[in-house]
Amino acid sequence: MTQTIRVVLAEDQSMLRGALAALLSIEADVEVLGSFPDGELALQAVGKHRPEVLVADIEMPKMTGLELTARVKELYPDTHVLILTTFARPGYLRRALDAGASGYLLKDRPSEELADAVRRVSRGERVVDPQLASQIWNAEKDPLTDRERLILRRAGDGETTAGLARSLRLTEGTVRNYLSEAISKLGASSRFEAARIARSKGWL
Amino acid sequence: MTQTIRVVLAEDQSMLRGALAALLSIEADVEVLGSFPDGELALQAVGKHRPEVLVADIEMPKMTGLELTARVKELYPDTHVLILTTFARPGYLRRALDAGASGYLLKDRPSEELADAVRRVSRGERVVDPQLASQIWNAEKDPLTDRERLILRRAGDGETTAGLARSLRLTEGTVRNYLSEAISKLGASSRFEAARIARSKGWL
DNA sequence: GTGTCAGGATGACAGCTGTCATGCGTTCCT
DNA sequence: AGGAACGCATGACAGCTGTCATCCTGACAC
Repeated sequence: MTQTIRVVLAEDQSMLRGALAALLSIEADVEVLGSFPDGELALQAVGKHRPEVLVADIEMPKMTGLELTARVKELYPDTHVLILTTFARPGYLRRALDAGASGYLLKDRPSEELADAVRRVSRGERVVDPQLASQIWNAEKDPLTDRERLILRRAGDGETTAGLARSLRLTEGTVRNYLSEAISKLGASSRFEAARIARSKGWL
Repeated sequence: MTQTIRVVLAEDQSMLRGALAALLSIEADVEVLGSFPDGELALQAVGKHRPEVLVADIEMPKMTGLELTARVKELYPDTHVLILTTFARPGYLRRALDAGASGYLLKDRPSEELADAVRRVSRGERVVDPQLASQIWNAEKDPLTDRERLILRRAGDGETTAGLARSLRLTEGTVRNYLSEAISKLGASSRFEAARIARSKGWL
């Protein structure tokens, strides 16, 4: 029998946090030491308990899972980090791995995979969704120029053509032209759709 | 000792679905008969098992939790429905209660409350977050007509004016007019902003 | 120095968007 | 029955949106 795997959880949604703790506690070889709603509290807990594994969400208040991962690997490199997130964005995966995460698991994967992923990262293995892992290499890269990106972001937030032209000292035609370029590069059919697409790929 | 409470779960995010099932299964007086990723499958399961309680998310593919609630109360009125959602929107709560839901629990409530809420709705009690319950009374109510709501929802999803006109057998002018009405009622300045506002209040 | 290329900037133009005045049918008071 | 209120439907119109052809500039290769 191998040693018990001690786990700390960081997840901001309370119901999911409790449910994940219950899910992991069922496993005989896993012990949940504590679960926390933000990165700062989780970091303290990791410092105190030095668990084998930290399971962390990305989008959390105070300190994101990505920052948390970096701090944990810096201060307590023996703790393996498993990122558990909704977002299948290659940009997040790349940043998670760069920060030193051992695993990256999506919330729409079956719950049976969680305990297995925890066991594998605890042994020092790397656990990444194969589909996502392949995406990271042939990920499309942002086709937008700086000007296009800036204008698309602000237009997507609801700023008007006239307002943008005024604040950037351009004519309205020019602003519309950048948007037109962005729309065409992204295969969208309106500025709003273009903004949605760009955001979903992490380009804005 | 009271009888076992039999539960069916409807939740589209796989990890949460499995974790909730684990959480409820820990309770000695609760039995999870099955858990399903969309409303249609959950409806079939309710028909087959006639559980005491259905725990349902709102935003799911194929059939939303609100539609599911209405269908369940129509076909199998003995099953009590507990809505479990991220969204503290009075509009959702009102529609859930109108559809016959017995409870409305937020995903950012502690996981300990879930089993308790399940027990209470199984006894026929009504379980609603007190803060949210008070909001429902002084909440603005949806100013949109059925036609306006339908068209705004689909326009917000990116359907074009021409496409909407075709599929609804209206002229483009008429479609634009409904959108114009909706925009004005919601204080927006474009169809997209109007859709965003309406969605945030749970009116779409 | 010359050619090439990408990004920035512009205005004309066709087509789409939101607004408004208007008409029609239903429902509900009085 | 009359009429007020409401929702549904329409088309004309002004203004905004996205597209396109075009020009200018600076960076880079040869």
